[in-house]
Amino acid sequence: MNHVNQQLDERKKMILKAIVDDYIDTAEPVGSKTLVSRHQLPVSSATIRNEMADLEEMGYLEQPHTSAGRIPSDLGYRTYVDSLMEVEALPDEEARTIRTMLKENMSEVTGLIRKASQLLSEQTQYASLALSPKCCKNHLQQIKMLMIEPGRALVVVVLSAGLVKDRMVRIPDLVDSSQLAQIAHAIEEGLHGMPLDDITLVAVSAAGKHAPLPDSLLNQVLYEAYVSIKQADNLEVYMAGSNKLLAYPEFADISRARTTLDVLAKEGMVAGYLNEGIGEEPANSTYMIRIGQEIALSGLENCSFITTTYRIGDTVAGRIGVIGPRRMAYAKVISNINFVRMNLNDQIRSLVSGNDQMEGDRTL
Amino acid sequence: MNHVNQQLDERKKMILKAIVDDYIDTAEPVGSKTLVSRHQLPVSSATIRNEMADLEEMGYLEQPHTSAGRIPSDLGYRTYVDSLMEVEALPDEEARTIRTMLKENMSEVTGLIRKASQLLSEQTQYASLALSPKCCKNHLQQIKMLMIEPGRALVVVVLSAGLVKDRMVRIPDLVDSSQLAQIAHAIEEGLHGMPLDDITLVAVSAAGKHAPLPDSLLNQVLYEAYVSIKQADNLEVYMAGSNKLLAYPEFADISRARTTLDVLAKEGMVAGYLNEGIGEEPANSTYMIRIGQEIALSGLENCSFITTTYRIGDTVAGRIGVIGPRRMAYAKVISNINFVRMNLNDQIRSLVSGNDQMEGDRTL
DNA sequence: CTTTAGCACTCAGAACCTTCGAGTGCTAAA
DNA sequence: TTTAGCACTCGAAGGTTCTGAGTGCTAAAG
Repeated sequence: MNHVNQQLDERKKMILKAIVDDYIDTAEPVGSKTLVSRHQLPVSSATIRNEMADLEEMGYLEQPHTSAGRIPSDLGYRTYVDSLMEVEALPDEEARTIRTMLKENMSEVTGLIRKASQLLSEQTQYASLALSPKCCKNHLQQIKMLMIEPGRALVVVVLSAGLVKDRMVRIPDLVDSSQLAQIAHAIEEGLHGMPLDDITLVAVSAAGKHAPLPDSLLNQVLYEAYVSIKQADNLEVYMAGSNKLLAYPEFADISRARTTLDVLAKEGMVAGYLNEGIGEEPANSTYMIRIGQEIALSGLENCSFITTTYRIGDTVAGRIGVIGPRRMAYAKVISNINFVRMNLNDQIRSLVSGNDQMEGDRTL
Repeated sequence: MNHVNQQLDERKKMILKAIVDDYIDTAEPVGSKTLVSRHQLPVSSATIRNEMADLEEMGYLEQPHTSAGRIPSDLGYRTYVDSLMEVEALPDEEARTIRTMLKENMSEVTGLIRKASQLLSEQTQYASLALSPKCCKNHLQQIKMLMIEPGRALVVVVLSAGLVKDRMVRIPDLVDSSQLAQIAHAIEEGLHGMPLDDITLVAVSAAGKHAPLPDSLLNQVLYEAYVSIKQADNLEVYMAGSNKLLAYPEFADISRARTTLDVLAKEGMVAGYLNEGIGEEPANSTYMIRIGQEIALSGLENCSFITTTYRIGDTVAGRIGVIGPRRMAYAKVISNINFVRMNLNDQIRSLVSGNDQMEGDRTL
């Protein structure tokens, strides 16, 4: 316990790696004998036993009960992930699937992200999730209001990163379509380039004040415009494949499965949690990995997250990643996430600011 | 077995009802003694036993094993649902919740439906689902194309029922915003009022042909317009609360739970299944109830659906309903669904064609 | 000092048995 | 036709035993 921070010598590392690899594979506590035979280690099982006892004392391993093999602790996984595992390049097969699937769905950023998330879940067979793009430094770029029929209008808000959100609103029946356009234009004039966080109802009102309408009507329209602008920046979550988790033996116990799925169903909580970390660990690495207890969400103690960020333009816009059991195939997931991330960023780039890729295979 | 279609006398009906009620409540096979004591039946357990044996022979009950109580068969549930159960009005408390929750979210039809579905799941504690509005007799009412930035446009399609869908598309960089508006206008002129199913790429091209643009550019825009129109009619599914099913003892066995959730996760399948029945049973009743084997989707054998339709204008537009274990609290669910349906229809009506409800509590 | 063979010990899980009791069907009396 | 009574059934719960993969420790070998 008190030796926790001791360095691991090479052999201990090797053994720890073998244990984690094995456990990830089999989901069964691994014992000294099986370990030796399965990994052709150049020492006897007795030696392994001694080393295992050391590793346990140092906090890297745990024993479900006295006469069972060892399983990795959070610290064990952490060490494995930080310095032991071997991340290989994604097999061509899978790379191709991802690339083609992401190319198909080209029209819109959120659709792309949703698709990427689904892909991730299918490729890894864990649950996946993604946060909708939200750059806190988003500026308002355009706002249009389109009359659909008397009394209803569509408000289209375009943000600096090229994100487009829209929303149906009710407006007074008396407002006609050119008035509506004028109001939208006035707001756009007044607020263009303003950071979303700074936009208040007062600001919107001020910008739209001079439109040729009685105040009572005008105010309703302005209010709806304001709400639409604010909602354009809402955080959304896309989750996929959480049912896949039921396939893993760690969730064979229904009540455990249930608590996990129940937490995941509260998308807001997960979103909030992931969103907190969005600024963190900039240089370290592209991934954020949270293992077991490291996840500060009660109910996910025996899960792990691996997430990464995607970019729109040159700012981090959101997160996308995978949730699985603690005993996750970390290396495999990372190579998947990595590849998806790259492709996603490429696609977003070519979508948002891009003038490439207009080849004519859209013939019908 | 061969007496299946025999009539049930009053007493048998009473007993069957008691059994189903009890089983819905307790999830345990019900025996003659418990039944008598719990429901104060005016006969002895021996009589009940005889009747139960009859009911079993007639196919209304099943026996998990010889020395256990009886549970309802699909036919038993069916009879219960068709003529035995007592549907009570929704408790005020719940009615109020539903009413207020549905009022909150007023801006848009699909949002409303999604909300209604979530509500249904929360109120009943089963899974819920809804199909997006899709009237096969939808006509095209408007199409607008809004330039977002060079090379990107938002296509807004308005259908006859007041449904609005939009989609980001890529367009050639050279097209400018007034050209775009002209094209949209031309398409709208040409296709206004045309049933969606009849709209082909050729028709769109013909309508937009005379816009002042080189053909190669024009064709791309027209193609995107066409796709947008077609996608406006896509069937979508909103599902909520499927994790709630894990709470019921019928899903205590993980592998059963998994197959069920896996089927539900394939939203397309469920959607397709529900969509088939959308024209059926018009006069019978407002609900469609499918029990166990009646559901022609393998994997949902021990589930039941209860769905109803909602309307936009005066045509049936989609379905909304609940999925739970076969042993579902049918009466309770029905009163919930019924109430949600009414409120949903009201809200939709006031949203789509309405000029009411513009009270000023949007002050802030 | 490190490694390893050997050995006694541990303990969860499977397999088997017993008990218990809620349930049945049948028979005979009311 | 109903009901009391009774013998019978059989799953679930609880207890026992057995098994074997796993351990830690000791002492010999390198």
